[in-house]
Amino acid sequence: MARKTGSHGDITGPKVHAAALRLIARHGFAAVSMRQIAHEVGVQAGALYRYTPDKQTLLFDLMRGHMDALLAARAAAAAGGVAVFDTPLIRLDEFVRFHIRFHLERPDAVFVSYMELRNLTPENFAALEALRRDYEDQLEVILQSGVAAGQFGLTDTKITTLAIIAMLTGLTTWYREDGRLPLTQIERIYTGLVRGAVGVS
Amino acid sequence: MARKTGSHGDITGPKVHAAALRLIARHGFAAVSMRQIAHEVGVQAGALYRYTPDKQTLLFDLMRGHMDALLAARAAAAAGGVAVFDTPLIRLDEFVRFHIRFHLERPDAVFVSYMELRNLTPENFAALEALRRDYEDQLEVILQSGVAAGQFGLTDTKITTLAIIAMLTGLTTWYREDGRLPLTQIERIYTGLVRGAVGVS
DNA sequence: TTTTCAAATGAACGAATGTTCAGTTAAATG
DNA sequence: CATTTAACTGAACATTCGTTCATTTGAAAA
Repeated sequence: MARKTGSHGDITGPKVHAAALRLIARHGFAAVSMRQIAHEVGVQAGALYRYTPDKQTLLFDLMRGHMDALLAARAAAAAGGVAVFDTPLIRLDEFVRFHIRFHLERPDAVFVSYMELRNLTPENFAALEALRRDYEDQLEVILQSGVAAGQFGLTDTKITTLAIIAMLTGLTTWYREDGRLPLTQIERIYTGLVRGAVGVS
Repeated sequence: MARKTGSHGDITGPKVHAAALRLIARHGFAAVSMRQIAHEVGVQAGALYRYTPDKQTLLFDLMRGHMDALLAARAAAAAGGVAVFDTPLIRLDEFVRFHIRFHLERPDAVFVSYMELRNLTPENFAALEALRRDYEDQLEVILQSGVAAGQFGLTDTKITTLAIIAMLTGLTTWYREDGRLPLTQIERIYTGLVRGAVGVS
């Protein structure tokens, strides 16, 4: 049902999220005021409270929205393309490409999700941690299957999982669309780095 | 009870830096007030302005102090232990261990230096970027020498440098002193991961 | 046309912000 | 001893903060 009064469909709610995401990524949660967000949307500050009960909830909704999208996209990719009976190496390569693509398409959401965890209440923080763990576990399962099949040579699947994800996500801090290398080549380089790190034989 | 004026040496200045570092790492620069920092030091807010001209400069001094310490420690390590005529692999291993040790010893400074870059003025940001580049270049030189010697098999030294540093620094987000593995073993795992990533043969 | 009601305004609230500064304190100096 | 001086206080400043709410607006429903 329409949020506004019918014919134009609701547009302001998503606008608030988009504006908040961009501003918070740029300046940080505590440094951005509700008035700045409202101004970016083209509305007065009081109007924001029709779309969020308070600033803290707005931040949490942004971060949970990002994690939900990540897990949903991952589930879709796993269901559509690569399947469980593919080799660990194929699934590993696919995970790397997926992670890079997904994160580079949403630099603001990635930034906010990694930097503003400390501004969440303990309950909100715990909720996001659980989602993040879900995602990490998907990579660790791939590593474990590779080790079990004798195709990967690594010492510790947990640490290797965290190290790989940190390596991949770090890409978002320096990648520029008009940079030296095209994205496809960057993906090739990173799959190579990850293959080496897991000791593919 | 005199804080300074000579005989006892000034102690409040360093205290301000330590308190600011801890609080900013915990809550973020914009979320921490000068009054909170002052309270942590045991002083009134106005007294802080004997040690910093303003809040922005205080942040910059913290971050530059961290980078200065990083480059100084690196220079000391390079001069003392490993030398230029060691093999690329030895120098690579040493760099990994150095990076891990240095960063794990200063979790607050690392956190602040990575998260608060956006709160700096353009000039201050540029100054820190230059120092960061200096450090990264030291790793890239090692990778280049390894490639030149035919001992490393990697596609792009620049990207590999950034990927390795991101992987190593990510350790600071989850490492706990009382965790599952002792630091020496974590170092072994990470040197293994890095060796694989650079395609050591 | 009249009625209805969600969306948005704009002013107001107390609290908190960074920063300044005249005055107080007490140790170092002569 | 008296004097000097750096450290610090505590109050004050102009803004800005998140949030509330009575009021206005304008399109959908009747």
